[in-house]
Amino acid sequence: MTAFLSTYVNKIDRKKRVSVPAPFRSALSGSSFAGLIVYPSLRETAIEAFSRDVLDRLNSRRMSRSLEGDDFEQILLGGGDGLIDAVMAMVHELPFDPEGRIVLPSALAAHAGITDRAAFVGRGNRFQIWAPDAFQAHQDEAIEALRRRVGNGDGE
Amino acid sequence: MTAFLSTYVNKIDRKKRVSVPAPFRSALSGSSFAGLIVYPSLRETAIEAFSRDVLDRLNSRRMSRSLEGDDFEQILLGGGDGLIDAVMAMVHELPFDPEGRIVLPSALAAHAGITDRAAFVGRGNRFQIWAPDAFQAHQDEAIEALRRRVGNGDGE
DNA sequence: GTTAATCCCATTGACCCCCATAAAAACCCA
DNA sequence: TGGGTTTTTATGGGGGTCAATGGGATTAAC
Repeated sequence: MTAFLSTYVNKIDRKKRVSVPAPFRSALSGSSFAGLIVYPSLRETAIEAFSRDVLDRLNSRRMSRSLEGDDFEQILLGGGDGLIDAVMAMVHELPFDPEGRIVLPSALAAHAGITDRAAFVGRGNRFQIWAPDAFQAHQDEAIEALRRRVGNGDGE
Repeated sequence: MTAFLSTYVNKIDRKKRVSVPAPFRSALSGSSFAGLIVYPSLRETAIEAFSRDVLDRLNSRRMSRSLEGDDFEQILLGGGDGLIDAVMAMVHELPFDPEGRIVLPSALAAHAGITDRAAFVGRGNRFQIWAPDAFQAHQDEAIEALRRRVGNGDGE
Protein backbone atom coordinates (compact mmCIF):
# COMPACT_ATOMS: atom_id res chain seq x y z
CA MET A 1 0.00 0.00 0.00
CA THR A 2 1.45 3.32 -1.09
CA ALA A 3 1.48 5.98 1.57
CA PHE A 4 1.86 9.72 1.93
CA LEU A 5 5.27 10.47 3.44
CA SER A 6 7.46 13.50 4.10
CA THR A 7 6.73 17.21 3.64
CA TYR A 8 6.97 19.30 0.47
CA VAL A 9 6.55 23.07 0.15
CA ASN A 10 5.31 24.36 -3.19
CA LYS A 11 4.54 27.76 -4.57
CA ILE A 12 1.09 29.14 -5.31
CA ASP A 13 1.05 31.12 -8.55
CA ARG A 14 -1.03 34.18 -9.33
CA LYS A 15 -3.85 31.98 -10.60
CA LYS A 16 -4.02 30.28 -7.21
CA ARG A 17 -2.62 27.05 -8.65
CA VAL A 18 -0.23 24.82 -6.75
CA SER A 19 1.51 21.61 -7.77
CA VAL A 20 0.70 18.52 -5.75
CA PRO A 21 4.04 16.78 -5.03
CA ALA A 22 4.68 14.02 -7.55
CA PRO A 23 5.01 11.27 -4.90
CA PHE A 24 1.58 12.17 -3.56
CA ARG A 25 0.14 12.20 -7.05
CA SER A 26 1.39 8.72 -7.73
CA ALA A 27 -0.03 7.54 -4.42
CA LEU A 28 -3.39 8.87 -5.58
CA SER A 29 -3.10 7.48 -9.08
CA GLY A 30 -5.05 4.29 -8.40
CA SER A 31 -8.18 6.28 -7.66
CA SER A 32 -11.22 6.46 -9.90
CA PHE A 33 -10.85 10.24 -10.10
CA ALA A 34 -7.74 12.21 -11.07
CA GLY A 35 -7.63 14.63 -8.21
CA LEU A 36 -8.13 14.77 -4.50
CA ILE A 37 -10.79 15.31 -1.85
CA VAL A 38 -10.22 18.02 0.75
CA TYR A 39 -11.98 19.57 3.69
CA PRO A 40 -11.00 21.95 6.50
CA SER A 41 -9.51 20.17 9.47
CA LEU A 42 -11.78 20.37 12.51
CA ARG A 43 -8.94 20.46 15.01
CA GLU A 44 -6.09 22.24 13.25
CA THR A 45 -5.50 25.21 10.98
CA ALA A 46 -4.93 22.92 8.03
CA ILE A 47 -6.65 21.23 5.10
CA GLU A 48 -7.22 17.49 5.18
CA ALA A 49 -6.71 15.63 1.89
CA PHE A 50 -7.25 12.08 0.66
CA SER A 51 -8.37 10.12 -2.37
CA ARG A 52 -11.81 9.90 -3.87
CA ASP A 53 -11.88 6.18 -3.12
CA VAL A 54 -11.76 6.88 0.59
CA LEU A 55 -14.80 9.09 0.25
CA ASP A 56 -16.66 6.43 -1.67
CA ARG A 57 -15.93 3.93 1.07
CA LEU A 58 -17.34 6.37 3.59
CA ASN A 59 -20.51 6.66 1.54
CA SER A 60 -20.96 2.93 1.16
CA ARG A 61 -20.44 2.47 4.86
CA ARG A 62 -23.52 4.54 5.41
CA MET A 63 -25.52 2.54 2.91
CA SER A 64 -24.63 -0.79 4.47
CA ARG A 65 -25.70 0.49 7.84
CA SER A 66 -29.16 1.33 6.61
CA LEU A 67 -31.83 -1.31 7.14
CA GLU A 68 -32.25 -2.88 3.75
CA GLY A 69 -28.84 -2.20 2.34
CA ASP A 70 -29.84 0.81 0.30
CA ASP A 71 -30.12 4.50 0.95
CA PHE A 72 -33.83 5.19 0.75
CA GLU A 73 -34.01 5.82 4.42
CA GLN A 74 -31.70 8.79 4.20
CA ILE A 75 -33.34 10.02 1.07
CA LEU A 76 -36.82 9.91 2.52
CA LEU A 77 -36.18 11.01 6.05
CA GLY A 78 -33.13 13.17 5.66
CA GLY A 79 -29.81 12.92 7.41
CA GLY A 80 -29.56 9.70 9.36
CA ASP A 81 -25.87 10.20 9.92
CA GLY A 82 -24.70 13.62 11.00
CA LEU A 83 -21.05 12.87 10.48
CA ILE A 84 -21.29 11.70 6.90
CA ASP A 85 -23.79 14.38 5.92
CA ALA A 86 -21.63 17.12 7.42
CA VAL A 87 -18.53 15.81 5.66
CA MET A 88 -20.23 15.55 2.27
CA ALA A 89 -21.33 19.17 2.55
CA MET A 90 -17.93 20.58 3.43
CA VAL A 91 -15.83 18.44 1.14
CA HIS A 92 -14.34 19.78 -2.11
CA GLU A 93 -13.31 17.73 -5.11
CA LEU A 94 -10.15 19.23 -6.58
CA PRO A 95 -9.21 17.88 -10.02
CA PHE A 96 -5.64 17.86 -11.29
CA ASP A 97 -4.85 19.97 -14.30
CA PRO A 98 -2.65 18.31 -16.95
CA GLU A 99 0.46 19.35 -15.00
CA GLY A 100 -0.74 17.88 -11.70
CA ARG A 101 -1.78 21.14 -10.08
CA ILE A 102 -4.91 22.00 -8.12
CA VAL A 103 -6.66 25.26 -7.26
CA LEU A 104 -7.34 25.77 -3.57
CA PRO A 105 -10.82 27.20 -2.89
CA SER A 106 -10.34 30.56 -1.20
CA ALA A 107 -12.41 29.57 1.85
CA LEU A 108 -10.09 26.63 2.49
CA ALA A 109 -6.95 28.66 1.93
CA ALA A 110 -8.26 31.21 4.41
CA HIS A 111 -9.03 28.52 6.98
CA ALA A 112 -5.43 27.33 6.82
CA GLY A 113 -3.91 30.79 6.53
CA ILE A 114 -2.34 29.88 3.19
CA THR A 115 -1.31 32.74 0.91
CA ASP A 116 1.71 32.28 -1.37
CA ARG A 117 3.12 28.88 -0.39
CA ALA A 118 1.64 25.57 0.72
CA ALA A 119 3.22 22.74 2.73
CA PHE A 120 2.05 19.25 1.75
CA VAL A 121 2.42 17.11 4.87
CA GLY A 122 2.33 13.31 4.58
CA ARG A 123 0.32 11.55 7.29
CA GLY A 124 0.49 7.98 6.05
CA ASN A 125 -2.98 7.15 4.81
CA ARG A 126 -3.80 10.79 4.08
CA PHE A 127 -2.03 14.14 3.97
CA GLN A 128 -2.56 17.72 5.01
CA ILE A 129 -1.95 21.14 3.47
CA TRP A 130 -0.62 23.87 5.77
CA ALA A 131 0.71 27.38 5.64
CA PRO A 132 4.46 26.60 5.90
CA ASP A 133 5.15 28.74 8.96
CA ALA A 134 2.06 27.52 10.80
CA PHE A 135 3.11 23.95 10.13
CA GLN A 136 6.63 24.63 11.35
CA ALA A 137 5.32 25.96 14.64
CA HIS A 138 2.92 23.07 14.99
CA GLN A 139 5.64 20.55 14.26
CA ASP A 140 8.09 22.13 16.71
CA GLU A 141 5.47 21.90 19.38
CA ALA A 142 4.69 18.28 18.57
CA ILE A 143 8.36 17.35 18.69
CA GLU A 144 8.80 19.11 21.98
CA ALA A 145 5.85 17.21 23.43
CA LEU A 146 7.39 13.97 22.20
CA ARG A 147 10.72 14.82 23.81
CA ARG A 148 9.08 15.36 27.13
CA ARG A 149 7.37 12.02 26.94
CA VAL A 150 10.44 10.10 25.84
CA GLY A 151 12.74 11.96 28.16
CA ASN A 152 11.10 11.08 31.43
CA GLY A 153 11.02 7.43 30.51
CA ASP A 154 7.43 6.74 31.38
CA GLY A 155 7.15 4.70 28.21
CA GLU A 156 3.66 4.82 26.84
CA MET B 1 -20.62 6.13 -8.36
CA THR B 2 -21.24 9.80 -8.89
CA ALA B 3 -22.05 11.70 -5.76
CA PHE B 4 -23.27 15.10 -4.66
CA LEU B 5 -20.40 16.86 -2.91
CA SER B 6 -19.67 20.35 -1.57
CA THR B 7 -21.90 23.34 -1.08
CA TYR B 8 -22.65 25.96 -3.72
CA VAL B 9 -24.55 29.21 -3.20
CA ASN B 10 -26.35 30.62 -6.23
CA LYS B 11 -28.45 33.68 -6.81
CA ILE B 12 -32.21 33.69 -7.40
CA ASP B 13 -33.17 36.20 -10.08
CA ARG B 14 -36.32 38.30 -10.24
CA LYS B 15 -38.08 35.54 -12.18
CA LYS B 16 -37.42 33.13 -9.29
CA ARG B 17 -34.93 31.16 -11.36
CA VAL B 18 -31.78 29.66 -9.87
CA SER B 19 -28.95 27.71 -11.51
CA VAL B 20 -28.38 24.18 -10.29
CA PRO B 21 -24.60 23.81 -9.82
CA ALA B 22 -23.02 22.20 -12.88
CA PRO B 23 -21.47 19.29 -10.90
CA PHE B 24 -24.91 18.40 -9.57
CA ARG B 25 -26.42 18.65 -13.02
CA SER B 26 -23.90 16.22 -14.41
CA ALA B 27 -24.52 13.85 -11.51
CA LEU B 28 -28.19 13.92 -12.49
CA SER B 29 -27.55 13.64 -16.21
CA GLY B 30 -28.00 9.89 -16.40
CA SER B 31 -31.60 10.23 -15.40
CA SER B 32 -34.56 9.69 -17.68
CA PHE B 33 -35.79 13.19 -16.93
CA ALA B 34 -33.82 16.43 -17.29
CA GLY B 35 -34.52 17.94 -13.94
CA LEU B 36 -34.82 16.98 -10.32
CA ILE B 37 -37.27 15.73 -7.72
CA VAL B 38 -37.76 17.78 -4.57
CA TYR B 39 -39.86 17.79 -1.46
CA PRO B 40 -39.74 19.63 1.88
CA SER B 41 -37.50 17.97 4.42
CA LEU B 42 -39.45 16.51 7.31
CA ARG B 43 -36.73 17.22 9.85
CA GLU B 44 -35.02 20.38 8.71
CA THR B 45 -35.81 23.77 7.21
CA ALA B 46 -34.55 22.62 3.85
CA ILE B 47 -35.60 21.09 0.55
CA GLU B 48 -34.60 17.52 -0.25
CA ALA B 49 -33.56 16.84 -3.85
CA PHE B 50 -32.58 13.79 -5.91
CA SER B 51 -32.95 12.32 -9.36
CA ARG B 52 -36.04 11.00 -11.03
CA ASP B 53 -34.44 7.57 -11.27
CA VAL B 54 -34.26 7.31 -7.50
CA LEU B 55 -37.96 8.01 -7.30
CA ASP B 56 -38.68 5.33 -9.86
CA ARG B 57 -36.60 2.80 -7.96
CA LEU B 58 -38.41 3.69 -4.80
CA ASN B 59 -41.72 2.97 -6.46
CA SER B 60 -40.64 -0.31 -7.99
CA ARG B 61 -39.17 -1.45 -4.73
CA ARG B 62 -42.44 -0.90 -2.99
CA MET B 63 -44.20 -2.76 -5.76
CA SER B 64 -41.98 -5.82 -5.51
CA ARG B 65 -42.24 -5.83 -1.76
CA SER B 66 -45.99 -5.96 -2.00
CA LEU B 67 -45.86 -8.75 -4.54
CA GLU B 68 -43.51 -10.82 -2.45
CA GLY B 69 -45.78 -10.67 0.53
CA ASP B 70 -48.65 -11.20 -1.87
CA ASP B 71 -50.63 -8.59 -0.01
CA PHE B 72 -52.35 -6.90 -2.88
CA GLU B 73 -54.70 -5.34 -0.44
CA GLN B 74 -51.93 -2.91 0.39
CA ILE B 75 -52.07 -1.58 -3.10
CA LEU B 76 -55.81 -1.79 -3.30
CA LEU B 77 -56.45 -0.21 0.03
CA GLY B 78 -53.67 2.27 -0.43
CA GLY B 79 -52.33 1.59 3.02
CA GLY B 80 -49.28 -0.13 4.37
CA ASP B 81 -46.57 2.30 3.36
CA GLY B 82 -47.54 5.67 4.67
CA LEU B 83 -44.10 7.16 4.28
CA ILE B 84 -43.79 6.50 0.58
CA ASP B 85 -47.37 7.55 -0.03
CA ALA B 86 -46.79 10.79 1.79
CA VAL B 87 -43.62 11.48 -0.16
CA MET B 88 -45.22 10.75 -3.49
CA ALA B 89 -47.92 13.26 -2.68
CA MET B 90 -45.67 16.12 -1.72
CA VAL B 91 -42.97 15.65 -4.32
CA HIS B 92 -42.40 18.22 -7.07
CA GLU B 93 -40.76 17.59 -10.41
CA LEU B 94 -38.62 20.58 -11.38
CA PRO B 95 -37.41 20.61 -15.02
CA PHE B 96 -34.22 22.34 -16.09
CA ASP B 97 -34.49 25.25 -18.47
CA PRO B 98 -31.98 25.28 -21.36
CA GLU B 99 -29.40 26.96 -19.09
CA GLY B 100 -29.74 24.42 -16.28
CA ARG B 101 -31.92 26.51 -14.00
CA ILE B 102 -35.02 25.57 -12.04
CA VAL B 103 -37.88 27.56 -10.51
CA LEU B 104 -38.55 26.83 -6.86
CA PRO B 105 -42.26 26.51 -6.02
CA SER B 106 -43.06 29.30 -3.59
CA ALA B 107 -44.38 26.91 -0.94
CA LEU B 108 -41.05 25.08 -0.90
CA ALA B 109 -39.03 28.29 -0.84
CA ALA B 110 -41.12 29.44 2.09
CA HIS B 111 -40.62 26.16 3.93
CA ALA B 112 -36.85 26.61 3.66
CA GLY B 113 -36.88 30.37 4.25
CA ILE B 114 -35.25 30.95 0.86
CA THR B 115 -35.54 34.43 -0.63
CA ASP B 116 -32.73 35.79 -2.79
CA ARG B 117 -30.03 33.12 -2.56
CA ALA B 118 -30.02 29.34 -2.33
CA ALA B 119 -27.35 26.99 -0.95
CA PHE B 120 -27.09 23.65 -2.77
CA VAL B 121 -25.72 21.22 -0.20
CA GLY B 122 -24.25 17.90 -1.32
CA ARG B 123 -25.13 14.91 0.87
CA GLY B 124 -23.49 12.15 -1.14
CA ASN B 125 -26.43 10.19 -2.50
CA ARG B 126 -28.73 13.23 -2.61
CA PHE B 127 -28.57 16.96 -1.96
CA GLN B 128 -30.49 19.67 -0.17
CA ILE B 129 -31.39 23.29 -0.85
CA TRP B 130 -31.16 25.73 2.06
CA ALA B 131 -31.33 29.41 2.82
CA PRO B 132 -27.58 30.18 3.06
CA ASP B 133 -27.62 31.63 6.56
CA ALA B 134 -29.85 28.88 7.93
CA PHE B 135 -27.50 26.30 6.46
CA GLN B 136 -24.48 28.03 7.92
CA ALA B 137 -25.99 27.90 11.39
CA HIS B 138 -26.99 24.27 10.96
CA GLN B 139 -23.57 23.28 9.67
CA ASP B 140 -21.75 25.11 12.46
CA GLU B 141 -23.81 23.16 14.93
CA ALA B 142 -23.11 19.86 13.17
CA ILE B 143 -19.38 20.60 13.15
CA GLU B 144 -19.42 21.45 16.82
CA ALA B 145 -21.12 18.12 17.53
CA LEU B 146 -18.48 16.39 15.42
CA ARG B 147 -15.68 18.02 17.37
CA ARG B 148 -17.09 16.76 20.60
CA ARG B 149 -17.52 13.30 19.17
CA VAL B 150 -14.26 12.90 17.28
CA GLY B 151 -11.72 14.59 19.49
CA ASN B 152 -11.46 16.29 22.79
CA GLY B 153 -12.24 19.58 21.14
CA ASP B 154 -9.15 21.31 22.48
CA GLY B 155 -8.82 23.08 19.17
CA GLU B 156 -5.04 23.14 18.83
C1' DG C 1 -56.33 40.65 -22.99
C1' DT C 2 -53.69 40.13 -19.15
C1' DT C 3 -50.60 37.28 -16.53
C1' DA C 4 -47.35 33.84 -16.09
C1' DA C 5 -44.17 30.57 -17.80
C1' DT C 6 -40.39 29.35 -20.80
C1' DC C 7 -37.33 29.89 -24.55
C1' DC C 8 -33.60 32.38 -26.71
C1' DC C 9 -29.73 35.32 -26.76
C1' DA C 10 -26.07 38.27 -24.58
C1' DT C 11 -22.47 39.22 -21.16
C1' DT C 12 -18.96 38.53 -17.92
C1' DG C 13 -15.87 36.27 -15.37
C1' DA C 14 -13.96 31.99 -13.72
C1' DC C 15 -12.03 27.89 -14.97
C1' DC C 16 -9.17 24.77 -17.67
C1' DC C 17 -6.44 23.32 -21.66
C1' DC C 18 -2.27 23.97 -24.00
C1' DC C 19 2.40 25.32 -24.56
C1' DA C 20 6.93 27.03 -22.81
C1' DT C 21 11.00 27.10 -19.63
C1' DA C 22 14.20 26.13 -15.99
C1' DA C 23 15.82 23.23 -12.57
C1' DA C 24 16.26 18.93 -10.53
C1' DA C 25 16.31 14.08 -10.65
C1' DA C 26 17.12 9.82 -12.95
C1' DC C 27 19.54 7.38 -16.23
C1' DC C 28 23.35 5.57 -18.92
C1' DC C 29 27.57 4.15 -20.35
C1' DA C 30 32.34 4.48 -20.63
C1' DT D 1 32.19 6.14 -10.32
C1' DG D 2 31.63 10.26 -12.70
C1' DG D 3 30.18 13.17 -16.33
C1' DG D 4 27.07 13.94 -19.80
C1' DT D 5 22.35 13.07 -21.44
C1' DT D 6 17.55 12.37 -20.97
C1' DT D 7 13.32 12.63 -18.35
C1' DT D 8 10.46 14.44 -14.89
C1' DT D 9 8.93 18.15 -12.06
C1' DA D 10 7.68 22.64 -10.70
C1' DT D 11 6.33 26.93 -12.41
C1' DG D 12 4.60 30.79 -15.63
C1' DG D 13 1.33 32.61 -18.93
C1' DG D 14 -2.01 32.97 -23.24
C1' DG D 15 -6.31 32.02 -24.69
C1' DG D 16 -10.46 29.27 -25.45
C1' DT D 17 -14.51 27.32 -23.18
C1' DC D 18 -18.14 26.97 -20.09
C1' DA D 19 -20.91 28.33 -16.11
C1' DA D 20 -23.76 31.70 -13.86
C1' DT D 21 -26.65 35.46 -14.54
C1' DG D 22 -29.70 38.99 -16.76
C1' DG D 23 -33.22 40.50 -19.89
C1' DG D 24 -36.11 40.56 -23.99
C1' DA D 25 -39.35 37.92 -26.77
C1' DT D 26 -42.45 34.25 -27.73
C1' DT D 27 -45.70 31.00 -26.24
C1' DA D 28 -49.17 29.18 -23.12
C1' DA D 29 -52.95 29.70 -19.56
C1' DC D 30 -57.17 31.62 -18.06
